[in-house]
Amino acid sequence: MTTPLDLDQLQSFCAIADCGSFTEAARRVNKTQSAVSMQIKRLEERLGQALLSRDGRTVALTEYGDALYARARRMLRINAEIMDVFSDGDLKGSIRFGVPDDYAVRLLPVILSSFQRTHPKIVVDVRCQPSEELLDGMKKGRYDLIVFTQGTNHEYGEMFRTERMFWVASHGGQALATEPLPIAGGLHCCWKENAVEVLNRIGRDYRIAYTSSNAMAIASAVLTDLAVGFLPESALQPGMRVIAEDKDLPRLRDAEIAIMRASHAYGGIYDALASHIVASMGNLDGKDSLPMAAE
Amino acid sequence: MTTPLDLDQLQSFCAIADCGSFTEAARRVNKTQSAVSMQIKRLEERLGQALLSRDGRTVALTEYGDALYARARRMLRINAEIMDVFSDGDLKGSIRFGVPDDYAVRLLPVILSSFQRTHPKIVVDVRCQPSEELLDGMKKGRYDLIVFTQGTNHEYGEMFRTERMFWVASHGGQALATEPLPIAGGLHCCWKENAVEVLNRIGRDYRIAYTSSNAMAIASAVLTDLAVGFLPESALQPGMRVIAEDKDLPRLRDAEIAIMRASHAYGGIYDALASHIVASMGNLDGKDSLPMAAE
DNA sequence: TCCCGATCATCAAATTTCGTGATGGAGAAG
DNA sequence: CTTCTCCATCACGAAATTTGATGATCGGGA
Repeated sequence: MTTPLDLDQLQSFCAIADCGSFTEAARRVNKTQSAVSMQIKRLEERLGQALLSRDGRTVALTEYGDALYARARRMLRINAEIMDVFSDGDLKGSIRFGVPDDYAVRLLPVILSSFQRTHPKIVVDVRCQPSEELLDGMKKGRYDLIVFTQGTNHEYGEMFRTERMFWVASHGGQALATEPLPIAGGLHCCWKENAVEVLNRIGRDYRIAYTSSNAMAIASAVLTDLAVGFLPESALQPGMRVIAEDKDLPRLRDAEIAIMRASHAYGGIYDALASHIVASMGNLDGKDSLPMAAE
Repeated sequence: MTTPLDLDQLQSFCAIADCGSFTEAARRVNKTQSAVSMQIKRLEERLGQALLSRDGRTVALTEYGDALYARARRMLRINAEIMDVFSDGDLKGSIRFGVPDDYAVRLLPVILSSFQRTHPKIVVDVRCQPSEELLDGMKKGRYDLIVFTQGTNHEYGEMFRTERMFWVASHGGQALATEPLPIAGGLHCCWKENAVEVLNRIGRDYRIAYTSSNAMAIASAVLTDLAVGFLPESALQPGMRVIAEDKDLPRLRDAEIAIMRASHAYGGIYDALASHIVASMGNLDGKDSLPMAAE
């Protein structure tokens, strides 16, 4: 036989990878910094490879660390799933949960209702805001757990889904042919940056015709032919026309959806919600995105 | 936080589920029987549910045990995968590996060559035989690890793939229209049973026209219109015509492909090969595979 | 029916493992 | 240059686990 790895070590390892710090990770897993340090030491000894490169201030994953991370995450997800199955609805408490409003409309109702069914005693207090504001609110301690779009903001979070971004216009509308191109998007929307960058690259003139932090407002701006918008796949609505990529406008970068938690929001009800969300809408789950054996 | 489960306990748990015995499981995981017993006790305490029902002689999974087994197996698979990635070809030894010859033809070469690439120091000694004989050879200690088709033989193994079974005939042949229906199959082929049963059910007369333990021979019997055969999806060959189900012949039961190991063949190189096979050709990976409580 | 063999649970002792708090060194910021 | 933060390390003590022995239970064979 060979004794299996220690999930506790892997949890610490993932925590470090997520937040880039031993000290912070230690807080998250309720241990002292030295305990975490030794766990990693043992893990590295066990696997015979350096997993984390400590260059002075910053802690980063090595190639091997990368390969491990993806798999460790999968294991921890399953672990959370098990704990979830066995906590027969006896979990209770409340969670202050934030989500960008474009997701709220479509995906959220089904996800939360099925969660409510399995965890009737957990009250989920939902607030919808743009990602930027969610992150801000998180910093101020107003959320326990948020789903947000990892954009330019270099915030760490556990990524669990990528989403195609599309340029959309109304059916039969003129907006696309207008010069300069009228575009619509959230003011702080982290996708705007990519959209603008893409437009600059192809030298297309544009103007921001409409801005709102409310996704519904953007959608209606598009539907009424006020402007061309850029939306994630799951926010597309009937009546919208997706603009073929490379035809008029180049393809946008995929959006990366991640979960972020307050430092106290680990384990118990928080894991239950997080794993439920990941299981329901995660899409990069299956195999690991990347690396096989390193070099 | 909440400390994750102990993979070591889960390993013992799965071992028990696989072989239906604490004592035997203890041997497999290199522990004493009492250690295993206490591990399960702790695991059950931790999850707050009975996982194994001990009715006198027999040990069986409870409903909760069932739910756990599938997930624990997934975790252990990932664990093996990790160990595999990190054992940089420093694993060495030889494995006596058996596989039914119908699989050997198509899938085996690619699987084994990629295995050879990542584990150059492991010598895989392949022998091809029908499942029945593989099981027999396993009992006699002639194999370390086999892939076989779980049929009527109530042998426990870790199932990792199901395969559609098809009735096949040659293109433009007469065999299908012949009365009684001439069929071809391995003598001890565990699928034959199902095929015959299906024919009896619809009252179709048949005769066994051709029998051989060599899959190639069966295939050529079909191709030369000597008989109608029944083959797994991955043994289909160009020139064969799949008979639409429910038209002339009812659908066959899916074949269940499983891995079985000798009692010493756990850990190290054996895990490496087993996890490679499962990763390469497993198809019921994602969600749970079935637990195989052996009575 | 009675005994034997095998199986699983339990116990206390021994051992191993693990976490803690303190300490030290190294790098970054002021 | 000093100070702060961060990670590694150490020795000690606590906790968890394994062990070997023992007991209880169940089936099979005589």
